[in-house]
Amino acid sequence: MGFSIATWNINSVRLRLPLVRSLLTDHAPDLLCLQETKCPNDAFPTADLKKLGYDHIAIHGQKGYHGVALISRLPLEDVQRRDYCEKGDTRHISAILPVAGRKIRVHNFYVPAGGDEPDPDVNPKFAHKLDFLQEMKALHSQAENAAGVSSILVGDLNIAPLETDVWSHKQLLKVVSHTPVETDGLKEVQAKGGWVDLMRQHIPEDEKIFTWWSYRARDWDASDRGRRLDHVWSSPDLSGSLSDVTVMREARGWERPSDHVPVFARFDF
DNA sequence: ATGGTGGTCCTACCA
Repeated sequence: MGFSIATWNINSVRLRLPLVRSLLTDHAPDLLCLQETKCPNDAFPTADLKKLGYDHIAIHGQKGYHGVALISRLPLEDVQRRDYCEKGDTRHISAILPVAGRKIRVHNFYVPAGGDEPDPDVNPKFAHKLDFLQEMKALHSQAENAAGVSSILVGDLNIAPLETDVWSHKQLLKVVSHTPVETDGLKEVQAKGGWVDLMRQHIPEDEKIFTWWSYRARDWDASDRGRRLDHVWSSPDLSGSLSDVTVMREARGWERPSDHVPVFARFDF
């Protein structure tokens, strides 16, 4: 029995509904986790996605900004939407999926980008990002193990933690997403929660991985100044069943693309 | 060194 999951910052689900459709049709993950849907709940294209066989949809959206969604072929149980930092932002949703006789809670996150200035004293957006990370440290991958529930955490975490997660470690050390306070913070979230970085379990640390390329580059592909901002983590009990991780780089070259590409992970039980 | 592009939704804000 297998299970496949995809995570994708879509940067407007309504504008890019055709891309979401073709991803689901051509690659058919069991679960697609979207971030930055930028869509109020009453305007989410639920009916369109159900037509493709994704009967179980849980959304947490707001007008204009943020927004996360779970689009699933498998039932979604005990859906939770947590208000990190109590700002009313729609940045988290989770649910339990019955997978091959197991139970897996999937958390889908959109971590604040943090603005331009990496100083929490002068930039409230950066302070918010650090506060958000602090709150994430309380999330344990084995929190529901006693109830027989494993965990997966995916999403746009807006941090590239390793030197090989950016095109130039030295040039990005003072750039938000790769500053030491952020990369250390994310590693601490990972360590305290007992999370396994599945992308790095599958792809060696000396190999560069990017999931995001700025819209502002003249030629994103040629300059290749990317960052790994999107992540797939799991509780330790699932990591041995990981069979594949794929970063869909070609999606950045699609017409009217998101600046992030989908990341797929597959488990075989 | 600076500004480059793209999204939402009406004008500026966010990434």
